[in-house]
Amino acid sequence: MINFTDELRVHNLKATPQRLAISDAMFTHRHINIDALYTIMLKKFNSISLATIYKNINLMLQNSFIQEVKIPNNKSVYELTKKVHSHLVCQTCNEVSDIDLELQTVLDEAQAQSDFLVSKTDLVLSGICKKCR
Amino acid sequence: MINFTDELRVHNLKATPQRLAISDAMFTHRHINIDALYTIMLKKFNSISLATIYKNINLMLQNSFIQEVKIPNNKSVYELTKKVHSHLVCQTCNEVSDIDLELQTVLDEAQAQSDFLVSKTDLVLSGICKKCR
DNA sequence: CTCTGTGCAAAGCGTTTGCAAACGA
DNA sequence: TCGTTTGCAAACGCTTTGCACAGAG
Repeated sequence: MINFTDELRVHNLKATPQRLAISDAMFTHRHINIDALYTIMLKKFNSISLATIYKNINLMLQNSFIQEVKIPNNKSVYELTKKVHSHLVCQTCNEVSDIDLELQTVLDEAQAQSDFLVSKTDLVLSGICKKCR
Repeated sequence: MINFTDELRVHNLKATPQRLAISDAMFTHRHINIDALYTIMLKKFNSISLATIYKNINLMLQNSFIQEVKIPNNKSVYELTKKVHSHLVCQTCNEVSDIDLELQTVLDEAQAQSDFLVSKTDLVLSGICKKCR
């Protein structure tokens, strides 16, 4: 269990118990959607409001403390901001996991082809995980 | 202006005037979101309902006649199903365009690293397009 | 002490549903 | 003709807002 007080402050977010718990849930679950987060939060704060969850998620997104990952055919999940990486999504168990892939060659090709200045890359690979095969 | 009657039938969709118009709008605009589509449709059918748009979009998605592209920080856009490709999104003008990138190496690396059976790849590159620079 | 965050209730917005009439094949 | 689609209105579910009180710094 990590203490996220300083991490929050670095992103200009006051360290309230609710925010620390959200940070903790994201650290533990890696990728989590709003519903699952709300369920977890209810165990620690029996009268927490969904509005509080949404307000904090939105602030944390604005301050880049967390990131949204849009999943094909499913709800978005959220994760603590870390170094750039891609995602794997199992279409059977819906687990999302990180994967570190070398995309530089692809990005170079994209720049060359398109006259586009690429600043962000979102790669999601869907399929079936080892467990579900 | 293409006649989409047969294309629709191939996907088990009756060729109604509304569906032909949706097909046409997608062909012309390449990538279009619900709002823009509704605006266009209203010009041809002054009493078309948003419910009709949604029902058709959902059917067309189920039957793989069209595909959804989830865009970071923005509404999803829809496109006619065509051969696999990636997407570029301009963060200034919001234009979405197709790009054909060689991803086999990356996919091989993913398979090797993850023990995952990858069946679908969604790559979205965000940045600034030539015009907006 | 001051400003920000929380919880609640209500509002807002995009999407879906049920139904009767219209339409495609 | 028969089954499907359309348009409308209502319902739904997720997200946001406004406000009074509580809490962080």
